[in-house]
Amino acid sequence: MARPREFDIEVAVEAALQVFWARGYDGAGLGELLEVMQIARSSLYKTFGDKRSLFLAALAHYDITRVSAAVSLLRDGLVPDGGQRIANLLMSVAEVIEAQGDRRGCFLCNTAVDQAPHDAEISAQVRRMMGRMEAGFFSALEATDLGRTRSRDGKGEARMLKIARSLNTIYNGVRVMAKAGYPAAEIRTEVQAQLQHNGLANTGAVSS
Amino acid sequence: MARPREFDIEVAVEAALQVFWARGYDGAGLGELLEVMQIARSSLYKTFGDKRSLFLAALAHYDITRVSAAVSLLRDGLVPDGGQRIANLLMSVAEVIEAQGDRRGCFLCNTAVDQAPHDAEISAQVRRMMGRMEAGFFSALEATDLGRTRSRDGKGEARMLKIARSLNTIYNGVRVMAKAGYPAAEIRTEVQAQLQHNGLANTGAVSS
DNA sequence: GTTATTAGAGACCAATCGGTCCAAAACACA
DNA sequence: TGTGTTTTGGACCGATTGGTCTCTAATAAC
Repeated sequence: MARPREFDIEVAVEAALQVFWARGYDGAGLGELLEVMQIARSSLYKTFGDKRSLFLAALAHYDITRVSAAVSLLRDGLVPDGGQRIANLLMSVAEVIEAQGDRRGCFLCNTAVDQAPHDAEISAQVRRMMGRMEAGFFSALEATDLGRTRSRDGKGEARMLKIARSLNTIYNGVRVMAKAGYPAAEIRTEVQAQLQHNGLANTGAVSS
Repeated sequence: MARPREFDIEVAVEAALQVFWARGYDGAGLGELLEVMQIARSSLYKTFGDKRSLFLAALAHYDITRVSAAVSLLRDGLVPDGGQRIANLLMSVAEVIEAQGDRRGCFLCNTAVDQAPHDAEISAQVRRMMGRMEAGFFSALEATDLGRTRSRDGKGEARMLKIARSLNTIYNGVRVMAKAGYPAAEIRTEVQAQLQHNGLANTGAVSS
């Protein structure tokens, strides 16, 4: 029994995410946010509360869209080899730069670096999302020789957890390289080296 | 034949670095900067030009103090084993958190993530500094079995360069973990795993 | 159609932003 | 003791910051 909202919250949050992604929390001004979201100031505050809450919403949105997509990629049974799935994900970092010249990097990684230390709630959310990434890597590892061996003898889960975490560390490191401005070709080479070093090497990436 | 400057530029830049380090470029306001630097507004603008130039100065200062220190650590002949030097550096990430609860991370890595993509000059400086880190890792690798073998047969330089870069990637990844809020103990374990996986394992860290 | 309830447009707010300007102060040199 | 030069403190600037408020418009339930 009231006036209905004229905009789609999810669309608005996605738009806000784009701004936060490109400019960071402090760099994103209310003006630009409102313009991109196509929303009035009062609607934003009525719907989300304040800028920080909007950011939290954008981060959650990133989780259920982008992080989920990455995890799905790592679990994608259509690519039979888990190592290949991991290679695809890591190589996508270089591909995004080559194809779109996009150096915004990973919003999760960006947020970890510039907001997590100052905000407990953001920090908690970031860690949850990092955990989801690690779990994704773990899933992919299950579809490798290592994983198949483990499922036979039931041992080595701890070892695989460690490797999954290590892959996430490497993933974050590569994303930092991307933002630091390394050429895409060097990033590609570096990813190749890391994959090889982890016994996940393959001739090249197969984009999904 | 004029009035001498009342403050030490280096001391002031170091103070500014602390603020940028803790808050990032956008988060650091002129007010706080001036307060910590103990300088008048006009002195700042006369000496440095503007906020961005001050940031550049702080970044350069970080280079010649902190990055140089890290590189020195990696070249430190008093620690005979290069692997141990690398272990010490990586473990210091966890140690800083444990000892001081300091999660500001690495200013170079922070800057790469939140400023490099928006500013060509900062990006160039960041890449130069990343290169210095890689060179440091390379030096340490020379004091390992791998390096000694290479110096005998003169081959494998390309391979060592790759490993040096990979170590820097891992270093950056670990720094992201630190900012993401992983407990120091887990960071320590992760570093241990990465070292082991790279044949640089040792029982523990020896702080320098 | 009335009423209760909520959304939207936009005026408005104090505070802060980065940056400029100027007069007073402090020195070096003569 | 001037005199020329530069630093300094601080007033001042317009623009922008995140956030509030009010008034109107739209709707669902009755």
